[in-house]
Amino acid sequence: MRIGEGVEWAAHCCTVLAVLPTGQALPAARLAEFHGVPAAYLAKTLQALSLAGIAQSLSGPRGGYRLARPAMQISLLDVVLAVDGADTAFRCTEIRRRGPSAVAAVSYRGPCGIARAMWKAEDAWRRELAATSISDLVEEMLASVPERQLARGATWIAHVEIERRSRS
Amino acid sequence: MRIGEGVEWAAHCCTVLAVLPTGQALPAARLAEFHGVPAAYLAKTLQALSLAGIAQSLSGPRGGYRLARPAMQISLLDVVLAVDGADTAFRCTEIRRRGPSAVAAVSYRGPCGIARAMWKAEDAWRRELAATSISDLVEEMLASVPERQLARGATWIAHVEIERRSRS
DNA sequence: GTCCCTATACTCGGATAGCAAGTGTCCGAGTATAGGCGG
DNA sequence: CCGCCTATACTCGGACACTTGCTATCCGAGTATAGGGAC
Repeated sequence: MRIGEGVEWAAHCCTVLAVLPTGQALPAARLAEFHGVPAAYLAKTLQALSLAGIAQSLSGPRGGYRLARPAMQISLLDVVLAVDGADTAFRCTEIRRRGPSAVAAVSYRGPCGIARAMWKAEDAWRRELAATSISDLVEEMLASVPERQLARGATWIAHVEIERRSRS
Repeated sequence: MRIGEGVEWAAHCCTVLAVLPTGQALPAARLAEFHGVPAAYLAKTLQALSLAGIAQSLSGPRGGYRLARPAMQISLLDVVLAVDGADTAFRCTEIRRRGPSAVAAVSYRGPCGIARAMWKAEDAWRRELAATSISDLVEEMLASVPERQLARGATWIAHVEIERRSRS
């Protein structure tokens, strides 16, 4: 089992978007540059956030991405489901219905015990993710990230905005 | 995110092995036939169970697989980790250390908040799986599976053993 | 009749192809902006 | 001086290759068994 890199990228992007000055948007290319990841592929991930209604995309100059709602109302689960897909990790293929002991399909009521146990565990996983919001992550980041890095990040973001304005 | 089919197969195989008469072993080919899955590939999965010490493999005629310890002492988590690997689903690539705001590596203490949140959720998932044993699954199966199917399965397994004995 | 030896056939185990999904990239459609023009 | 129009350049969005890991398969090594032969 493996969670794609896109989830990690999306989560980090959300924390960055959460600390942007109100109304400001950040283009996908800048987000990619900020995190040191391929811009072309990150675009795909951000697109998923946009489709899920987590982020908002603005076209044209001064456009980019910004959060669609307050960071406190965006859970980590929302991000994971948006990027990684909402399907369950475990997929029951109903192998109990195959082989020599199989009986008429109508006899099987509800999912088998193994599937239920696996899905129950996934529910616990989702509950835990749902309990963490982007604002929680931001708070944690502000408290634990080296001060020097916070300053660098803030400076860089401000610089991006300054360049965008000066170009006009 | 996706859990391989091998996990489902392995779990079902464990429940079958758990209800075998004491001392009896079932070859991989028969387990595959019983579940209607490719024998050659199931062998790979059973090998993983063997390596993890969950199942015991016996070579030669009358050989096959059997559980290495009582079903009550085998958790669903044991099976999942054995087949799917023990790595965490989420892998932190430390993208916070990349890009323009990165600082000296020594400044980063412990994993970032996002990784911690993801791993915390995985812990909840594992705890849930660890709370379910193979014997629980067997019990559930005996209670919920159509009686006709239980009878068919038992007959089939008995028939396999009879054929093996008669061949000598 | 009992013990030992050998040949057998059945088992697992690891090395080897095929395929699907995730990863990475590109170019075209759409839009807010900025400057120029007319009133 | 103000408002409108047009050209521009920047943005996102979806369509297109590539690589990794899962799926599927095969053949060889090892072993308990069963039968035959010797004692």
